[in-house]
Amino acid sequence: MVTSRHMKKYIPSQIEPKRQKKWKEEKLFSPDLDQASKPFYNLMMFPYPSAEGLHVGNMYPFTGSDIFGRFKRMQGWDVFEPIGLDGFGIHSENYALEVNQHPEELSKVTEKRFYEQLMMIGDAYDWNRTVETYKPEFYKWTQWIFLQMYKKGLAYRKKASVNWCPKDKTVLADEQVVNGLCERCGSKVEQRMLEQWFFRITDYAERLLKNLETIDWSEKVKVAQRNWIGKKEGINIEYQVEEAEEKIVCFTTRPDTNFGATFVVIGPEHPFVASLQNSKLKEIQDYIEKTKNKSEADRIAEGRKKTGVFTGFYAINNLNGKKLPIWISDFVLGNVGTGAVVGVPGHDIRDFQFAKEFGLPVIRVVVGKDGDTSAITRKNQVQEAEGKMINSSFLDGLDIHEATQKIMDYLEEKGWGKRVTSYHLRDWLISRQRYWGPPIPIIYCDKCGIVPVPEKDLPVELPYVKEFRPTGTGKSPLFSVPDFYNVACPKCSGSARRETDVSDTFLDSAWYFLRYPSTEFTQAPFDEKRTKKWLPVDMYIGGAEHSVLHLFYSRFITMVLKDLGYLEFEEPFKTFFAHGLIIKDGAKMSKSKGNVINPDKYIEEYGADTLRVYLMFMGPLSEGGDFRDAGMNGIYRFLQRIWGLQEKVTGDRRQVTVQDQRIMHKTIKKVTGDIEQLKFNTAIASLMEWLNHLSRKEKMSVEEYKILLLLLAPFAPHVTEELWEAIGEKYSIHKQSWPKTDNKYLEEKEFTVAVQINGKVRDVLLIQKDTIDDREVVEKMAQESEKIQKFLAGKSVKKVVYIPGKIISFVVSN
RNA sequence: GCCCAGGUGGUGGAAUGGUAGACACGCAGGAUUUAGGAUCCUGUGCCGCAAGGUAUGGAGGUUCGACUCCUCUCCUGGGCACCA
Repeated sequence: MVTSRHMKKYIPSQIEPKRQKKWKEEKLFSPDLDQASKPFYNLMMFPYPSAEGLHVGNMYPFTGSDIFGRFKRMQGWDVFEPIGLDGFGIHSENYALEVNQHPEELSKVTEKRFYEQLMMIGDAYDWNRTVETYKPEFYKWTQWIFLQMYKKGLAYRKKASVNWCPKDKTVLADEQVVNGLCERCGSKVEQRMLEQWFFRITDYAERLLKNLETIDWSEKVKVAQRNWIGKKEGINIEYQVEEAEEKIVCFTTRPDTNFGATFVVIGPEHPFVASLQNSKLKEIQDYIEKTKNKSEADRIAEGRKKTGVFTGFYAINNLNGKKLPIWISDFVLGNVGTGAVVGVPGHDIRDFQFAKEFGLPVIRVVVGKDGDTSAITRKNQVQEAEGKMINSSFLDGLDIHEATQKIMDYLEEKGWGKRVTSYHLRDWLISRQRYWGPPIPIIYCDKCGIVPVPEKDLPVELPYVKEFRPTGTGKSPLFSVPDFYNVACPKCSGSARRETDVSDTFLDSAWYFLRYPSTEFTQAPFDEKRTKKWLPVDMYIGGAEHSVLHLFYSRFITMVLKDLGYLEFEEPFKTFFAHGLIIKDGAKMSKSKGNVINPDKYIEEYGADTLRVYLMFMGPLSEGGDFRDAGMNGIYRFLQRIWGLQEKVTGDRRQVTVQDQRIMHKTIKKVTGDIEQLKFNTAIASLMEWLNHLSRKEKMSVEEYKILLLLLAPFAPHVTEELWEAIGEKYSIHKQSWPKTDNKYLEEKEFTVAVQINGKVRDVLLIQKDTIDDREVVEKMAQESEKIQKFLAGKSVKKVVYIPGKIISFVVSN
């Protein structure tokens, strides 16, 4: 009899390590990747192991992802839940610099530490197949991907003005520059002219944009990606320069306002500037000189006060023959559009400010909702987004959107303009002048030029270099390692030089999920069969901060691999769920802010189960929250009460009433639904409610206790396993089927119906199921209630609304 | 400036347009214990002895009924940005 066994005290430290060890030894969470019949790839973004270990902020999403995976497993899926470390790259290297250790040695320490901690929190990882991006068996294939990109013509070298972080001493991709600052260290990013490797991600702009409609991702992330791609439909309009050969081409999305154009502005980089020869030359040169000393960030940061200089030339507006003075101003950027803007001060704030600054005329060509047709003299009169055309010849009276199409047709017909689509997205700058990354597999030969390293020679191993510090010269530390860079040309065998830059960390993480199911294969980055079975990823959980970094790059690389015939899908993550952040004292946890919470001490004090449930009970996984340990005791108490419930368990089935059944099945339904939506907080709350109900009973059935344990198992895997065994059930609870709801128990026999008078609840009626649809009876019952009579006295009932089983509402007046 | 999320007790947070504040923390009172930062019970939005009133950032609106839908507005967090 289950009631007679000796009951120990609940001491997590005596349960958890023991259970973790057993799970790992038995490979309980390592599915047979070839035989699995219902594969489910449950993935969590792998961590940067750069800090001293996992903090509570990291642990939060890992736990959430694990709960989901455990739930799916119990629902009968063959869940594959792998883990690895994104340990190559600048973050790990910076940490190594900080603690003054070599990154390679450090990686061994952090690897051990991270995996130990991930074990301690009880996540159900497949420990047989971890991926570490800094191991040659992994980065061999990162280099292989680079080679595929090169072969496809998607990797190219170009000298360009690039983002340079003076502190990290390397170039950065546009995606890694946030408000003009380095994403990693916060230093002000400078512009440098350097020859660098790029990936032609812009070729995929349209597909990256369009596919967003087909994937189940949060709208927030999709919007961020859409904005980053920044597609714009517009037209390039040609303006002949008066008394000169040149034409100036201006890109605009608002050709409808072109009758209101009063000037043209070109950026200091514009080719027309170089050709200028006239009396204004000195003034122009002075201005150009001044802007040259400013970085792009400075030009933006310096505020909105417009500066500029008149060239002395005029452009002709073909539409009306008007002469538009050509100005030079640094608010026009060389790399945006055509580097030249047609100024319509009536309908663009920036143009208006420029016109005000230099006394240029303003013409109104759009009337907005306010109906104001007067001359535009104030900023708030500038009508940008909507309205109808005036003072615009054949466009008059049209809505601006209609007018835009009409004038585009007209301009194209006349040969004065050409429709174009522009994107904000720029090519992915992939090379880094750092040490700790995969060397770019390229060789430069004087005779043969750029020669890719033959695939059979991969990996190009990163040599152990004592002096791994970034140099700041624009060259990687590998540039001073002749043993590394002196090689024979693979083509002509003559002497040649290796590329000494390494690739961006984000290239590692752009494909790691393809590697997990295929870690034992040495002949290919990912096995065809395995990939077909397991990919794309079914559920991906991670931070929204990677919206335009990792998530974007992964989509790009996947598309390219599909085009090359290596994959059969082009979107890597079917579902992406962005978790919230656990913050501390209002700030994201980070070592530099000194607000990192280490989970170890809580695990020691309360156990991993308590910490897991506590974190999940804080709120929905999508929201995160401010970490306080105030309520931790309450969760510990909750688990302890579950432990103590063993005493009440009896084999006597008569202990279960219909009411008990109803509560149980309601709980199963609620918990199941909530986990599906990753609303773990309310799932836990309903388990607590059920526990409160069970605690009030003298005795409970084994059946009830079993289901309680099963529902709790994903959240508190250790204690439930222990209790499952204690009541004599078959090991392991984590391999059991998820409880099912029986609808016949969900039917209510009685309903509480609230009685409202003028919208205010005045009484509550208990109505039996068989009378619930009888409106007259319910109304009569309500009228008979003393409380209600009090409120109805002396008033007349105007209307009665009855919603069966919910509410009866009287509308009364005096 | 534009685009997203949000704003509910002392706290974390619950609520298919239908009894606002589930669940938990905290707090108060009680029981039990040699003792407890243990356990159990009761209470707990605010005002009020009560009846009742009042309450989901603010102002309107739709509705028998609004945390929920609509309009305006304020605040917080995030993304984009002299992008033409």
